[in-house]
Amino acid sequence: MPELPEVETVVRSINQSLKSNYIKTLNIFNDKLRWKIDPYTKTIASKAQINNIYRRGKHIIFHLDKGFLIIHLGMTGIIRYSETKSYFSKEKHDHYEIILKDNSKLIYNDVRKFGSLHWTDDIDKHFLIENLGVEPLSNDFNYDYLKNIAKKRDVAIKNLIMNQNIVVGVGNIYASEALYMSGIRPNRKSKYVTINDCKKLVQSIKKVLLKSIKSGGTTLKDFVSTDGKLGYFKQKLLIYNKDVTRCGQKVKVVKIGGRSSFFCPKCQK
DNA sequence: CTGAGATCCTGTCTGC
DNA sequence: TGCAGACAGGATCTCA
Repeated sequence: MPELPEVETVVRSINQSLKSNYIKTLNIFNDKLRWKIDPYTKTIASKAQINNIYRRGKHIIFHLDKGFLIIHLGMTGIIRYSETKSYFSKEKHDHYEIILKDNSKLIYNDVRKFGSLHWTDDIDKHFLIENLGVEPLSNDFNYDYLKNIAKKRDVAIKNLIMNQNIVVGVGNIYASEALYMSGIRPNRKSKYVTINDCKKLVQSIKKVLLKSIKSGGTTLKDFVSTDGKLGYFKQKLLIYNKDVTRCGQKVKVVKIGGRSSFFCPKCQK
């Protein structure tokens, strides 16, 4: 479900309320997520203070006074947050909850259980974090960087920009959108993407991510913000899950790397 | 090392 | 209405 804008939306909303707060307890209802939750996570997280909550790629990171919690939402992870402990009743697929000292409460719900929860004292060395690529909204992500990697690889450009070890945060929706905005077919081999196209692509990725963040992310099916609000970037999607493009073309769908990829046969070469 | 395909899990939708 | 099969905002693992 969640790509960078959705994760950013979640982080911004919970950081406001949870920064400097103390965790009273972490209750794990079901530890069988993408990786089994280490029981030590509960021990160490309980009574910890939250310094800050930030995002790295698609990971939500709680910087505690002792180490870090790393939350990944997988495909269907949803965080609900309530100021009053009793506000939410337990629902199907709730897997853990964090109760704060002020009795506010954060619940993690995940139908498909592709998400994860980890604790580490060294965030930079954690296996989920250490090999991540550059942040797409930083200056490290530029056409030079992209071109240098693209020319050496023998993969579709869409797979390249979805590779989290190259650039983080871009998933199936925003990859399709950015390639459409750049006039590049998703299945073009990355080594045949020109410098000029790399420039356009980098700009498009930054643009689409920023615009989506402003709209609170994209809700197709599962994504809701922590307060239950839907993201409304869906209305602004140009190609993903569309039948017809702005120029009146019938949208083509192909599978690339097992994922549905949408493109305009006329505008994208 | 690279790249392709299977895999984890549950729910929903489509077509027969 | 039932049921099989395909598919879903991800990413790791296995194998060639």
